[in-house]
Amino acid sequence: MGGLTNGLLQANYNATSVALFFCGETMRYWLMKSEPDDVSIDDLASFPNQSVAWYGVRNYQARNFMRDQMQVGDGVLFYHSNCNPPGIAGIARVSSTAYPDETQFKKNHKYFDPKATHETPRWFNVDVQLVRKINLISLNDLRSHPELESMRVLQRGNRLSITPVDPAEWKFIVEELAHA
DNA sequence: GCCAACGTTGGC
DNA sequence: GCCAACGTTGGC
Repeated sequence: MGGLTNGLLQANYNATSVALFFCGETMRYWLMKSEPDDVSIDDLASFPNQSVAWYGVRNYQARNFMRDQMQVGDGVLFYHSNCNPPGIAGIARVSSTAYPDETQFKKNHKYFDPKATHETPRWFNVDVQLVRKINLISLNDLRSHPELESMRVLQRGNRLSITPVDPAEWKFIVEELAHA
């Protein structure tokens, strides 16, 4: 069946890949930490559109990932941090490009930044939308897989709240470890 | 609540 | 632009 069809599909796929490559729109993957006391996976599931503005990032590296690299549709590993047990609690997606984080302008808000103005905002966020909740993949689980040993979140001293995830790591986690 | 690791601030 | 002091993160 279908050497020709397969060939055409292959050609089509390659053309698409090339087009995406030259548009710089290759899909990326991210791990994003949230403290469940602040926003948990169940909170996310309860929000309108099951989506949330990822406000409160006050680290330049993490900000730059959102502002400069994230595209709608990017894959997100929703990670519960500063809790017991920590780990990946769900699969999500980037559902907006970056826009100014409103909390930076709100006096008395925890995340108010006196140096930020509407003309020159300092902090940005994207929207993140739930794809599906999964059984928690604990930090200990993640550490037990050699395939994941180079993940940023597993490195000693890691504190960055948003880190890129390798496509191979994403594939392994989503296909082998993530169960509904 | 401890504390190692790391990022930011600000005086010089 | 150095770097000590300070603040924050986040697993444990």
